[in-house]
Amino acid sequence: MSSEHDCKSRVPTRNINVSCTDCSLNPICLPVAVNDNQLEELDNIIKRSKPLKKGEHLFRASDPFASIYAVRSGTIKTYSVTEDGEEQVTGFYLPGEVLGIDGISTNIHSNSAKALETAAVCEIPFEKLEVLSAQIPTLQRHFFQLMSREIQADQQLIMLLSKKSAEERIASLLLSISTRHTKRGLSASGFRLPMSRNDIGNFLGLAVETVSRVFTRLQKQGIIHVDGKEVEVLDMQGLCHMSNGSESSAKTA
Amino acid sequence: MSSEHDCKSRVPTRNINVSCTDCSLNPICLPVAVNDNQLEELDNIIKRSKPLKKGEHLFRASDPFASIYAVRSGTIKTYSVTEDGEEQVTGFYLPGEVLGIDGISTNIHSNSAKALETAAVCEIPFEKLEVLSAQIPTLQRHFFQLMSREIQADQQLIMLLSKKSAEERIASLLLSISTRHTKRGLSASGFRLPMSRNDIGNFLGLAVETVSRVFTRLQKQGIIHVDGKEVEVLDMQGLCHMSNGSESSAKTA
DNA sequence: CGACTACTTGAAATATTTCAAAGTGAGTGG
DNA sequence: CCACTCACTTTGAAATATTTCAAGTAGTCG
Repeated sequence: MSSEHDCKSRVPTRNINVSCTDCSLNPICLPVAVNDNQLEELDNIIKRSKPLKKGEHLFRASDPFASIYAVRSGTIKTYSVTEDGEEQVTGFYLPGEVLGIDGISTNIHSNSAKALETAAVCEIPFEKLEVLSAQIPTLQRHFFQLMSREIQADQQLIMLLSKKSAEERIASLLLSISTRHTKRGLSASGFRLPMSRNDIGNFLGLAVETVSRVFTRLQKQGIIHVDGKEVEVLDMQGLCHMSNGSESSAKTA
Repeated sequence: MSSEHDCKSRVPTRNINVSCTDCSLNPICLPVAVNDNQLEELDNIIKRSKPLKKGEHLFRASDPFASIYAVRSGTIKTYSVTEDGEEQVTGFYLPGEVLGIDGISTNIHSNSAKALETAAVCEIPFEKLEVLSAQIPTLQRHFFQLMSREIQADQQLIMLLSKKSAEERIASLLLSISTRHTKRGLSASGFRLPMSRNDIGNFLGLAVETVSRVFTRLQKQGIIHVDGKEVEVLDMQGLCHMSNGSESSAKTA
């Protein structure tokens, strides 16, 4: 299963207990906010205990909030459950991304977080981080930034949900994933979707069937090639066009 | 224009330069986070210079980010503009609520903020607030909470946009406004919508016409009484029901 | 008062959903 | 190793909610 995706697993995260110093994700993760001495302090408060198996929860909505988490490998989805019991996927978190910031206000998580595949995370106890933040201005600021970025991501999603068509939504998601891959030094054009069609649909506010149909449509238009979860972007520009409402359909003006 | 709405303007905010101590909003605004001595410090960094006329901007997307703002009176809407020039309303801010947190990550506002009616705001320079936050742990925490609450508000909107029908959306908005009124000690059942149907539709991801139709439908069902921007909730329970997808239509099971 | 913008209402058009069914793939156990 | 099951995905056809287009009404401001 993993042998045929060698090209994707370039990131050397074999060792569970690597310190931030040695972690290949440090240029995009919390460490960017601190200098070498401070990194050690940060390192000291981080717990690296939790490798999750597919389907396991990192935390659940209504759990007390104690830590935030940085994804080291794998993918985590967050979701909440509506009053009437429906699930709403609120985000997908890839390596280097931080989740769990929800719940700071209430001290209780408002989302659940579940591993979509085997995943390793770094746990950062929030109280300790708060103390450290007060001491390290750059860290405080970085933390503010993290939250602010979360807000911006949410607002982009809001825009997407309220203004974009099914095609535009899917295109946007693909681009988002592509971009985030690039940040880790991975291919922008070829990647594996870690989530199911169902999760995609749920996240984007579309029925599963619609997701499926859009994928086939995009493929017929020669913009992407899909094989199950494996995606190859053939026409990046076309995809960009499509993602921000390029009139009706693929007029390469 | 303002004479016939006397019942709504119970909040004594006549004086532009009241300090936080005297502001009737202090139990729901930033001051909740600090003790009396600290309040003075907080007070000192707050600028109360800006009374905005209807239609005026508090800040615009791409403005450098320097301050956050607490609404003192009136209503502010925030919005951003998509790549293709369309406006997306991202929030409505009522008295006691804080806006402008967007832009912390980039140091540039990602939204514009515009007064929907004459509005007074308190400006809180962010750098000074940062310094003060580092000194006053409760303030730092409160600030985290503010951001986190913003995230939660966004996530609720996401849920709404991706799962709810037009009726449910409108019902949710009405309830949200009602709740926020209550926090200020105002009537839960009778209020004036400060925004246009257009803004409502834009915010909720609906066409103006749909908004209009839903209002009339809700009125025919006896759940609300609408007269222009004036809304009276006649059946609060029914409205709640409706807001979280009570099956098809108003089955008071 | 006239011009404008905001709001309402109706009818037709449309994108997406829902329902239904069949295809695919992975994992299990004999 | 094959067969079987279960979950996921794809595809088609009908149903539906919302949008779009169009027109009329009402309230507002100069």
